[in-house]
Amino acid sequence: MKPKPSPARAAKPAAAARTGPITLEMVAQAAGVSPSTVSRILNGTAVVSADKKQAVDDAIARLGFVPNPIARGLAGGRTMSVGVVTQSIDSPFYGAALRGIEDELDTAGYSPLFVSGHWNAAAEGRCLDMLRSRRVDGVIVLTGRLPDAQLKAFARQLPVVVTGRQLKATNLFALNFDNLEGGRLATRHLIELGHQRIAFIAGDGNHPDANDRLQGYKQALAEAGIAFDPALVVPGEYHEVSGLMAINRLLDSAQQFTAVFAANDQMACGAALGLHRRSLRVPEDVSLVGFDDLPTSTYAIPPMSTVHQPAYELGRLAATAMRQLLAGSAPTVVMPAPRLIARESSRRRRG
Amino acid sequence: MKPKPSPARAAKPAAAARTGPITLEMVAQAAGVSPSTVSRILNGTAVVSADKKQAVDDAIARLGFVPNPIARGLAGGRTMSVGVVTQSIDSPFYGAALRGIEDELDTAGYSPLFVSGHWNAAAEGRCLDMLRSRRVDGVIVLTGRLPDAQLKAFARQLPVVVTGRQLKATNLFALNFDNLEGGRLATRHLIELGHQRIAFIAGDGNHPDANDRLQGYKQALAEAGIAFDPALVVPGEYHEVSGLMAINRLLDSAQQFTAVFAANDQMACGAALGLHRRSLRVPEDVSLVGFDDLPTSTYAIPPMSTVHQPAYELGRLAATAMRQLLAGSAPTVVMPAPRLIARESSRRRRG
DNA sequence: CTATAGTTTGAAAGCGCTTTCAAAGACCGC
DNA sequence: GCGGTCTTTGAAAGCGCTTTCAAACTATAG
Repeated sequence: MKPKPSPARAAKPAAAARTGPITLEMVAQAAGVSPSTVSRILNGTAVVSADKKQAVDDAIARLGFVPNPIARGLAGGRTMSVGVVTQSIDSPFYGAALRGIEDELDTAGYSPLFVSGHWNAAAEGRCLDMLRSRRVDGVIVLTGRLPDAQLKAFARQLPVVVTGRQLKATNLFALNFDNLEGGRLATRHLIELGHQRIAFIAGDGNHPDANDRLQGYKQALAEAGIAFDPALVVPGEYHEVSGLMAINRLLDSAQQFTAVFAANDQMACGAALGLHRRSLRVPEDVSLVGFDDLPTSTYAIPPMSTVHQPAYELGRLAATAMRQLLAGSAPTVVMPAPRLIARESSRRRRG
Repeated sequence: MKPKPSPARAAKPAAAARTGPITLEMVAQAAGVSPSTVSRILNGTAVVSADKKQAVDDAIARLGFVPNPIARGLAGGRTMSVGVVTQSIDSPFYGAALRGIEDELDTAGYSPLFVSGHWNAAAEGRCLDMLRSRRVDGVIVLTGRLPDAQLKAFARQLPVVVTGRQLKATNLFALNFDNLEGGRLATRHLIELGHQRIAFIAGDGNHPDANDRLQGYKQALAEAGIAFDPALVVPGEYHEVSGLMAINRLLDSAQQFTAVFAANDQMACGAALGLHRRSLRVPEDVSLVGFDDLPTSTYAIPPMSTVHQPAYELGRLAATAMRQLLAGSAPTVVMPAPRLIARESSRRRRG
């Protein structure tokens, strides 16, 4: 029944003798077909008669064959892996995004390759090179500081999904969170609670989103007819310690304020500690609102009011967009709108 | 001067005509040597005359050649990547470890391949399979629930470094933190502050380290001649919410206690919130000690006393051990001893 | 019943690199 | 100046897969 193996094939030392992983060739031999046929079945690249397909499927199951992605990558140019440039592998915010990416990619059979750019354009550039040398099929860049132009140039070689930017180019998809609206939401929330003197702890000026949040703050103030006072804005760097220092600065400057809006939760957390150290109670004496809604913010003391940023969702959406790009279609995903989560660190201004 | 390219090589379509990445062959041609020679220089596999080496180095620099790890992996069996099975890519504790791994591996030219096992033996097993299929050179497993036997079996195929276990096998290195000592340290600290009724919020019973911490707690109690009271031990699951629930249970049980030791910082954080909700102040009414020393614990309110566990260092050491394993030598790294960090959540017992 | 188009399948050529093997030189002593 | 030992170098065979090309059939039409 089965055509006997070609002489060439039979002449080789029996594949069965080899130890180590099962190869496609071994499957072919076991099923009595050529490697080409097995490959075709694996990839659905061509029609194969039902009986051969059956034989091959059986052989695959029996031998427990798993195609070697390395070889696949070399031969076919696709590695079924997508590079993810995150900024710091241990960032509490991006961590959730990574999980989202991982989950979504996984369902599609892709594996993520995580590398850290450390908020450093040069390092991010090296990451990109590295990823390309590893022949990833696409790259997801989580914010970062790479010039837009470089990203666009890169997109000419590989599909790119980038977050935290406003960008349009072929083969590139940008997924942006509305930071301005988020900033507005947070500020408006405080205004609605009766606060007028609202301090703002700004984020790292190098991040575009930090600026948007500041704009949102200003805009909400303007809408409420409250004059913007630059003295109430202090710089921060998105870390806890900078929040602590910012609050000290504010307190030392003898500015009056009844509420503080920090451009992210980490700084809000530092600010809370700073307030605590000066015996100012949150929210009795000062209301505090953060930004990001880190998992830990729910368990802060008091639980922190903040702008929810769907990090996990962001990751999923980025990965979905990448899948669509890889499939040759235009991504259709849209970012959810910001939402204010009022917890216990903000309350109505006293008397 | 240059030996003219062999006929066979010259017969091929000029490599220069191809677009896309530079290949080793193109370098060879540019330098007027054979690919073998370039490979030898790249890997230092054999002595090569100074002038050829010079020519090749020049060509590499001029062309900006970067070896393709995929092809390398296929041909040489080494991919210069090591798999890292973490449990949850966004864990605040393991995140630091991942950074340590990344940093250390990077200096050696290796890339990490992170995958998440989700504290699930079956999923971890699949991760291992996936990593093997991607031909990683070794695997680092961060704790997890894989049976020891399975890990040992795996080590027969690939070098393995595992944390959070006591394990000996060839080609496998276990890096364990002294959780028992840590638990003792935390408990002793509270005892020294005059506390006698010390509650313990236990960690997930499935993690071996959770048990060790409990043992440490018991041991410290015994050393101080304080009777162990099972009613003061409540189960937790290493998450904030379980800390919160544990403290509620404790409070509802009407047990007397003046201090709480939580088996990790996340639960301590939840416990702090629970205490706060019941209007118990930390540390005035109840002293609280955590375990892990997460970055955020410094900024908790009040800053949390805890047992420092060097996560970043752990990662570095694991990666160093892997490098040594890969180099064929026996790992020499040793884990730093636990250290108690007394901050403001613990203080001398009143009265 | 032969010429033609359409299918299914296998052989073989890569993908970019490593590594074995053997040829070609270089160097030595007699 | 010749045989013999070392060293440097290149040719070629893979690694495990994809993909092109052409052969071998099958079906259809003339």
